[in-house]
Amino acid sequence: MEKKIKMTPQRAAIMEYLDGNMSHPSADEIYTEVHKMYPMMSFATVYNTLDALKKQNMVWELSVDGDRRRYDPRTEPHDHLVCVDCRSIKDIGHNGHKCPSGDELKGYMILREHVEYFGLCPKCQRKRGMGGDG
Amino acid sequence: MEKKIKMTPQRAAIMEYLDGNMSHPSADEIYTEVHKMYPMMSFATVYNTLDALKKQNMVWELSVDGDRRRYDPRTEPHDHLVCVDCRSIKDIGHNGHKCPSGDELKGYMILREHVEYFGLCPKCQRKRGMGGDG
DNA sequence: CTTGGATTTGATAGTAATTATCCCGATTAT
DNA sequence: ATAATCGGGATAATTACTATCAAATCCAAG
Repeated sequence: MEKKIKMTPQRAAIMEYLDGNMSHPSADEIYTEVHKMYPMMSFATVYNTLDALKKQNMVWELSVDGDRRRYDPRTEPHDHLVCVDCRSIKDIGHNGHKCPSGDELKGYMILREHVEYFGLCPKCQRKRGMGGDG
Repeated sequence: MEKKIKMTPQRAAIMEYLDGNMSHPSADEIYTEVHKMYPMMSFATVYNTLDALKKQNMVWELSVDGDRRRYDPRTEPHDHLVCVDCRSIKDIGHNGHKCPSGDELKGYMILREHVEYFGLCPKCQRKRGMGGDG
């Protein structure tokens, strides 16, 4: 682990918001929510803090959503179920899967693996009519 | 399959550039390269065309790189090996892995799955000194 | 408690990727 | 041929994110 980061009210507020949060919020959502309780919070601080937390491996930055980065306070290996309609992200366990043949990874040093399942959540299936097409 | 898209010189040029391309280029790279041969090509057309190709499932849009979207003309199931330093992306076969327990996927309709392996390519391992740190 | 240095904050400007708009030209249907 | 539709090019607008920097805050030493 790198050197510890200094705890500040702003950082505490962000960590408190993220703790146990399963919604995989974007920086914008984090700002909006935390700002309600701590109006002195600035956007830059959100990005700064997320950056610090990333370096500490206290938060994961997900690129699952092409539109914006999403943040996940769970940092044990796990995978994600992404709804292609509403962009909701659900954690699922990492079921350890067959690694590709050694040849394919030749020379690479693997640090982390992540499975993304793209699909439709129950709600969005209904919204689409599912069978009626939209 | 949706309705067929109209073929135009611009679209043909982009498809020609993408065909067999393993570099997973960004829209910017596609524009730059195609523009060399077809100077009348505009940026908007690149995005329009990629959009059309996506809808036809003739190209995949990858969100592996948080900074920009990357495009992949291979649309059979396969996974990716991503270098966290140089951001290069290498195709690897999809080795079909243990699906999560039915419970976790409850109610979801899975359309596609994708494994991303984050690591260091041989070149970047050397650049880092790998043991010397940089 | 005060000083001093380092770090963090917050406002904002800047950048880069992507999307929207608008109008023209090409193509298609009638 | 005419009207409607669609694609293309230029560019403005939007959005997410990064950089900058003065002022506030914290921590250690005295």
